Amino acid sequence: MARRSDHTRAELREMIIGEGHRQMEEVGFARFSAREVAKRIGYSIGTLYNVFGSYDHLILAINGRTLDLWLAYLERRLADVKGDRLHAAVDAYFRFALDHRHAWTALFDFRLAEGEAPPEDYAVKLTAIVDAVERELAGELPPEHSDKAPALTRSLLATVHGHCFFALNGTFELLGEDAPLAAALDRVRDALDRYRQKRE
Amino acid sequence: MARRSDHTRAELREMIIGEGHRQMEEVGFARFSAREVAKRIGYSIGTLYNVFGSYDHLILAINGRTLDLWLAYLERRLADVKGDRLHAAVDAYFRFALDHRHAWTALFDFRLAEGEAPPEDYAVKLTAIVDAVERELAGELPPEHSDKAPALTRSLLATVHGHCFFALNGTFELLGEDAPLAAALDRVRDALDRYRQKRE
DNA sequence: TTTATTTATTGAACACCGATCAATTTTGTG
DNA sequence: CACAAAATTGATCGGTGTTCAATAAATAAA
Repeated sequence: MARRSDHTRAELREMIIGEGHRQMEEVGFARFSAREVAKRIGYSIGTLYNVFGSYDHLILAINGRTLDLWLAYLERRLADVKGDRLHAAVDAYFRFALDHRHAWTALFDFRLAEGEAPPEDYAVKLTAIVDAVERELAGELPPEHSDKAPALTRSLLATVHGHCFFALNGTFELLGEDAPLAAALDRVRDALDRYRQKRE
Repeated sequence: MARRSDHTRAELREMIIGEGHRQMEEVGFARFSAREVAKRIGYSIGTLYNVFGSYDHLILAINGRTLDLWLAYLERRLADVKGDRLHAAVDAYFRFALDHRHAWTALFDFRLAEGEAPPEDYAVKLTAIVDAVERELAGELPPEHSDKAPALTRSLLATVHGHCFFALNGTFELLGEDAPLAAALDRVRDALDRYRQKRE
């Protein structure tokens, strides 16, 4: 039986999120089980509820961890890119999703109760990712159009997301699309052309 | 107790799908229950399994119904549009999703077991929607580029999907995007510009 | 140290879920 | 009517999220 001196509250939280995230990566959102997480870290199911309050908050914490990893991955990939930065950014989006498909998919499988807003820290993590992409995009935009960066970032994130989602869920395979990343990158370039000198 | 002469097998299937779809619209994928469907149509849970074989096949049948309704809606909306057909198409995509958010979301919440392909008739329904969009898009493409229509259709469906998904799941609200439809339409136009005479 | 109080942890109990399948009922047939 | 075939049932199983009185452990007070 776990004694409370074995772990501080913060350590326990970390254990649960860590094992929860591992579980999520392994079995995916549909087969995820809070009981199983409790069993694996040697605590009872009741303790998980004491720490997180509800199943939904546990999932949010695990998804938050995924966002942390995603941001770290994006920044790492963008830090040491030599050539085409836009390609690198889209490629990083796709590659993270492919390498962590269950955890990545869980970000969008989970939905809050109608009308409820995500916790503050979750929103912060998501905004951090969007900001990283916006910085990247701003570099591709002529100075006179830099005010378009925020809206364009949101729109292009949605664009890339759509392609990535269809690539992972089988829709593209069903429709015979075999180069989703290239297609997404084309759409990003098309959008940027709107604000750049025309193709010659 | 329901007697089999009361309904043919096909009628029973129809009852289950109809009530199942109604349930899906009301409570969404996460709270959907096959038992509840059985109860509401006055049959036992066992009968549902005899008819559909598994929970997954029931969901596929219900999602197939959603695809039917979606296609019908798209065609109806495109049939009597006077002005901007592109706007009408994107608007129809968004509006159906908004008007049937639970059923529409369920299309993407459900995932087949790893490596399994969707049933033939489900693939056919999906292809029918894609084809309808492709016909629309082909009309916007210069004849010399009509060979690009299939790939461009897949890519723009993903693009619009991404925007619609973020609009429904709260991501856009979180990021301060208040005109997702307009953004999606911009991206569609940007992509078409690649194959048209440049803006003046 | 011993006692009292606060905090952490437990796990049985509850109400559900998808899934199974032997038993039953209903239907069709000879 | 009797019999075979088909349809329907629902108790049963193993699992889920959730609750919360009871217990154990840690801390504070005496």
